[in-house]
Amino acid sequence: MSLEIPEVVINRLPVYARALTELAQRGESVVSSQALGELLDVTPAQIRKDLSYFGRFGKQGRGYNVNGLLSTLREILGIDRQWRLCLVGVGRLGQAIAEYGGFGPQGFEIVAAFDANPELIGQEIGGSPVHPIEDLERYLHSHRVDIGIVAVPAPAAQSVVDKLVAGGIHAILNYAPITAHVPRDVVIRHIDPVLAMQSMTFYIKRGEPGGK
Amino acid sequence: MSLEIPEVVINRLPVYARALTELAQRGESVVSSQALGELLDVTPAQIRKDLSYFGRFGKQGRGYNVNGLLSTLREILGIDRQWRLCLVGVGRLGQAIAEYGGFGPQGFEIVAAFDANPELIGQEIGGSPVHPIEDLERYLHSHRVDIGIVAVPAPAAQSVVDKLVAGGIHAILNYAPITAHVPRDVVIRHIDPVLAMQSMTFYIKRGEPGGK
DNA sequence: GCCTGTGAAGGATTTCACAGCC
DNA sequence: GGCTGTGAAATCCTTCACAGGC
Repeated sequence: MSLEIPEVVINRLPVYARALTELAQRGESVVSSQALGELLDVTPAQIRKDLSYFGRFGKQGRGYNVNGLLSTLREILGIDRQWRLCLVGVGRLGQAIAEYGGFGPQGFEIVAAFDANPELIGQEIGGSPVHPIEDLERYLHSHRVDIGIVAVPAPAAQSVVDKLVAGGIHAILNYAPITAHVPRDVVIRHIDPVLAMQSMTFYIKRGEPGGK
Repeated sequence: MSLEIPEVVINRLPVYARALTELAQRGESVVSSQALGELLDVTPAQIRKDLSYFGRFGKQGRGYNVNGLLSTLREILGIDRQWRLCLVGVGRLGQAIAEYGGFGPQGFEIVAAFDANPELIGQEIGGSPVHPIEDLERYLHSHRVDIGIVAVPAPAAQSVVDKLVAGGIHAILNYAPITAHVPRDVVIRHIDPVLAMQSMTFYIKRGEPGGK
């Protein structure tokens, strides 16, 4: 009944969880797929179908219990626990990531940072010490780290990804502007504002010469 | 023949363009869909099909001319020109965005910044002056701005989006952790590393209790 | 009466496979 | 022989529509 849940579905669950968190804070105790859908610009049927991959969480005639569904989703996603991250690359981008306050409250803690620049070694960045990149693989073998963040320049990125994989990491958040290759048992997500903008320009370009 | 190109296709084109830029720099002059596909972890058929929405750019038996295809894609996407951005929110995140060096070389220039904090008004951030948020809509009506970047805290984000839309903006890059609502003729893209991590944890969680 | 859960239908996207050309 | 462009097939994903429970 459950084997092979589409990845698109998994990607939507955190969005549902975020909205439920908001509703819970507002003190709402019940929400229908209709109401949640309006909040998120998603059809009610899609929400119900997505949830149905995991079980039956609603009550006919009422909707879903906000807190109940929220903790179920948190458990399904695994965001009900603490996750340990390491950050590779402590240049401008890496520093911004280390100092970004949004990870901690969601259970994502940066426990170590790495860089190739000798001048940065030993410094504290966002509360964690910067180690030389040469120590990365050894560190990963002797400490628990769940997710790697790649924030190095493009030319170095694939080799950093390879080191993370060699160190046993199975999840990578990549900020470098490359398509990195990973084995099939490693998940990778790319954060790239430039690509996002480059796809938007296609749509706004119309405005100019002829079209709509 | 061309009306209604799937959005997934549009989202892949910038990735192709990035790879072609890389190939061009390496001095490659021709590339097959096979070779490009290996570089990008995409099937050759998908690349050919995607490109076929726009025309016939390849040569049988040879492949695609790297520079030719690159400039075609740049033109299709509209990334062959300069785009003017405004940044709303100049807190830590906003400052990191303003100082991020990756936009300029790709033709995206931040021309103005806005914030609600009076202490920041008048300062220069990443080379552009910070204006009071109250001036946003007026500014948009009197200056050309193509894309708005939202980097304010979640509770303020929807109202900023509304102001951008009211000011005539048709493309928004949103860094705030909310699902923002926009009219159908406005494109919006979300950058949210937390959501990206929260979908990865689903897959690595398996490792722990029982399954693979 | 309202709303879920879900088969079945419909639509969208990807992949196949091959004719045609270099 | 190698590779594109593309209909057709296959797969994947979304939406419909309704039985069933509250």
